[in-house]
This record gives sequence, structure tokens and C-alpha cells, in this order.
Amino acid sequence: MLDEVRRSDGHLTAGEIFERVRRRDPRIAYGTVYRTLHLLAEHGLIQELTFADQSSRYDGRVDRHDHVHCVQCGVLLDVDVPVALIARHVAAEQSGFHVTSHHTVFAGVCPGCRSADGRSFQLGG
Amino acid sequence: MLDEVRRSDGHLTAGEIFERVRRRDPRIAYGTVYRTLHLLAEHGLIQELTFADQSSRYDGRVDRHDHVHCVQCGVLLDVDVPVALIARHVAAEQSGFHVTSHHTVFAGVCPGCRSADGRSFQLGG
DNA sequence: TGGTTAGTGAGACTCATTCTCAACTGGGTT
DNA sequence: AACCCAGTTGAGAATGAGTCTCACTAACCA
Repeated sequence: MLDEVRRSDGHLTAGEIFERVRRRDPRIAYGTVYRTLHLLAEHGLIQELTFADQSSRYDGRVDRHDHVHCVQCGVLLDVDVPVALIARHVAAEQSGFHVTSHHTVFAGVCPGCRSADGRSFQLGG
Repeated sequence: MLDEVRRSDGHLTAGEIFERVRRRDPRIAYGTVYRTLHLLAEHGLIQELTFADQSSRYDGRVDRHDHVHCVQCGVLLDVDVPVALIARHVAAEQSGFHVTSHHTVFAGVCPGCRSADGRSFQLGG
């Protein structure tokens, strides 16, 4: 399962992981997939991500990184925004929390959807 | 309903909003609450937030801000991290996206839980 | 007053996730 | 090999957030 999450280029949902793992072993149960994913996430071998209006996604990258999310097609990409590390201290100071991690989601429109938008003006639809 | 979201100091879940609104009008239906919340969010009168392992929350604050989340007690607080604005450009450059918004969630332990942890050592529980 | 329309309450439904539990597995013992 | 035990699994029911449907209603208009 770890193998499947890591070999995928994107950010799989639990359902997608279930599909892929089942190709290897058709007898696997949904519950087992969830159990294993949680174990892997707990031990830091994968990262669990949650986004609005979607199900949880699992990321083979375990180093700290952020994400950009296309609000039109839903695609999700990794980005590295080291400057955000400074933000952590600001947040800790403001809140009094002991901040251990942070994650930024940038929302916007991906290049593909932007050019599609451009075409739609010309095509009139 | 807008009134209830705004008058609450925290970040209500849809369920909590439903409870509060129902106190005023016991005949209100869950579906109506969702419909209205989505309308309000769509028109920028409230903000809809989604966090891991929890249901959607609604925030009466509509200006851009970030959140700190206590991983122990689940409390959620607002923080302002203006430095993160720089991050937006970095993310846009890296991804090619037209980034329109961003939101950072800082995870950590709140002062209350930290002192509770300290006590638990002494109390042995 | 009758017709039209948008909004609502009620509750069934969907879907991701979690829970339950009997069956199974593998290791250690006799 | 037969047995025991603990941990894991498959199967599917249960849960819970959120959505959808539809008859009903209030509001507006002729």
C-alpha cells in the first residue's frame, strides 16, 4: 500500500488507493485500507491531507510542503514555500500555542483552466 | 443565521449552527441551514472552512486570516500572519497557477493543554 | 380568488469513514 | 501435528456530514 501511494504522482483519495491495492489483492477490504493508511500516516511514512468538499487524500511526500488547488478542475499540486516558516513564529506568538507544524493551501486556477477560460471567450461558450 | 454565526466567538460547525438557529425557530430544517450557509458563504458574508477529521466550520470573519488548531483539544483560533502574503507569489511562480487566495493552518498545542500536560506528569495520569 | 413562483420542512439518500465481529494467520508450545 | 493465543483481516453494518427530492406554504400578481 505504501508502495502504491509512493508510486502515484498525485494525491490519491482513500477510494483510489483502495482500487489500486485491490488490483494486486482483490480480497482486500476497505476497512483494512483505512487502517493501514492511518498506521502509515501515524508513523510518518505518508501524509494525510484534508481539503474542502473532498475526501481525504494521501501524499507519498512526507517532507513539509504546501499545496496549490485549482478551484475549477480540482487538481492539486505540491509547492515549497520556505518563507512560510517565518509565519510559524508569528502564529505561535499571537496564539500562545506551541506550533509543531503548518500547512498552507493556495487556491487559484491552474494554467490549463486559465487557457481554457481564454478559449471559451473566443468560442462564446 | 448570519447573526448567529457572527455573534459566536468561535468557528461553528454546521451542526452547531443548526442547534442555535433551531432555538430561535424550532421548525427549521437541517437542509435549510446548509442551503443558507452556502448562500452566505457564496456571497462573502461568512467564510467556510474545512479541517482534517472534522466537519465544515463557518467563520463570521470574512477578511483573510489564518488559523491555529490544537491537536489535543481541537480548539481553533484566528491568527493574522501577513508575512504569508509573500508566500502567495512564491506558490504562483512555482505552480504557474493564478493564485487568488490562501489559507494556512498551524497545528500545535494550546496553552491550556500544555499546562495540563505538565500537570499530568506530576499527577501521574 | 386563483395562478405562479421561490423558499421551506421533512426525511430519504449518498458517500466517506469507522466500527464490529467472526474467521483467519502465524508464532510459540506441548 | 494439534493446540492455544494474539493480532490482523474481510465483510458488511453503522455512523455522520452533507445533499437531494418533493409536497407544502407564503408571497406576489392578475
